[in-house]
Amino acid sequence: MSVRVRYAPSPTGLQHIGGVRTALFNYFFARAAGGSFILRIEDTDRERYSDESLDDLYRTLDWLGLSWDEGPQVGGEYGPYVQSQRFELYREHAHRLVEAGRAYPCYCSSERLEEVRRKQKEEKSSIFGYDRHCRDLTPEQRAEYEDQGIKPVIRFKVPMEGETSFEDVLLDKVKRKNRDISPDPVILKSDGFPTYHLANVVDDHLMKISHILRAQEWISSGPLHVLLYEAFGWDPPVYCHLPMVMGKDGQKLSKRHGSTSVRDFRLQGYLPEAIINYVSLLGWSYDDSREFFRKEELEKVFSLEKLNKAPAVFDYKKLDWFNGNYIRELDDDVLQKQIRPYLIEAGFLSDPPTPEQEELISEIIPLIKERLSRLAEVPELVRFLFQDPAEYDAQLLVPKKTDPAKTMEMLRAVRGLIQNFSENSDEELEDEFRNLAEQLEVKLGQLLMPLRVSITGSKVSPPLFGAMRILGEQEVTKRIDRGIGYLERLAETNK
RNA sequence: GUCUCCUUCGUCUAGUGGUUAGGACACCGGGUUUUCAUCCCGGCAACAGGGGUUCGACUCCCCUAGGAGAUGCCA
Repeated sequence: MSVRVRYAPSPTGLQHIGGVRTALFNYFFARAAGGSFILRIEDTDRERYSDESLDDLYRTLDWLGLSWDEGPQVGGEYGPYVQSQRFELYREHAHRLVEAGRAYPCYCSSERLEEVRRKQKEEKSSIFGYDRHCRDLTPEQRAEYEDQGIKPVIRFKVPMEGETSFEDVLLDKVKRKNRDISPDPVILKSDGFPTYHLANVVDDHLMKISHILRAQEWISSGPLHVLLYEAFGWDPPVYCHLPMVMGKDGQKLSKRHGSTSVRDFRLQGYLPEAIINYVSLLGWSYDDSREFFRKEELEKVFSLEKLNKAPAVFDYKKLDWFNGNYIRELDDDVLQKQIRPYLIEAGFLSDPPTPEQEELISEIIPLIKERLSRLAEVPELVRFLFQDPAEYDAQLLVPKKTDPAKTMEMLRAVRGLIQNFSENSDEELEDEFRNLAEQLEVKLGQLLMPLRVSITGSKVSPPLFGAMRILGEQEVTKRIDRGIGYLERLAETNK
């Protein structure tokens, strides 16, 4: 049996990291098995549907480098792959079940349904859900409702006796008494669109899907789906319910935990390599040591056997760590291209950048490459190169274990040392500063700190000599002079 | 409430009856270094609890507890 799996998102919001994990696992499973990966758009909820969501879906898959063998845009033997274009199909299938006595029209208003639920809650009833009010309506009663012009929904008749089970690759057998299954769920809405339950069963069967890899939040509708397959006289596919992705508090991952949409991650400067690598390790592992995987490797090495059952907590810090690693592996010119938009957005570069500006970024790259965990951090790291940090706490200039007077002496000496510094290499500069430090009887770090603060306005910065070279002697001198000025004032007030 | 699933360091995990319970992130210490970062070295830290089964249980079974998910004309 050839492997055919699908990712079937509904375009009702931005692509979520949990959804992407499901997409990835389906994709890798298909590739590793030499099977087909199918994309299907489940746009049956016309209330929540949005074009923007659909665009985001395509953009996300494109960004991650996931391609599908069948689906929208590429077509395939079992299309169309957009459920709204299969409208008639679901209606036919729903009515087939009605004719077979396995489903029935229901005329209950949503108000009544709400009231039923409210009462159940109030009475702490052991039965929850639809009360099967319309299950056994007589033809006369139906005709009456029809005459009132009520558009019915179609509900599936869930057996009241017996039990239904399915085999899960991960969980083994999952059993459920039929009376515990959602009582007669809607399969066709009053607008004629199918609900998820009907649509996914019909489509998975018609599209010859062999395995269903989906999140564990779907476990409880598994038996219902099996019942639907039975009612149609079809064999269900193989199920595999993937562990869920949680937030730090153990609840389903959501916005309040931080970013959850792939778009957010992209905007913050996470690389697709890092997202793919990290997310693949949520609920799956290869062995006891290896943890770096590129997409191409996962396409070979992924297997259902290494899946974990327990839910995984999404760890933003570990993602950062992965991302930093992948950023450092980028070629300089690629990284340059990647950080460009962030610098433009910060207003540091024109759009598009001038050749001079491009030259400038290329000089910046080596200074910041190993200091990044997200690309969006770039502007803050290099702000001092584009904006003169005039305002900073003068106290920062004074290194530990010394005083303003001594610091002033150091900075003045440094000022004398930097004439034509650009002609010297970092090594030569360092030697000179080292000698000076020795003369002044301070450590190199102490000598450099006032210079660093004068130039960057901060005690933390990229390597100084490189930064100074970018700023040029004139600018550097100007900032040193201001530093000296600050120190003079500081020394005054300290007297 | 009911049903279903889950349970190894704070987090991601390795482990399939006999291990000093391994790795990674985070954290803490140390080293390299012009600060930071990178890099290197070291440390802290786990089998939810209770019963069985067994010569022997993290591994198998049962119970309890805890967590999560579902319970929609959303997927």
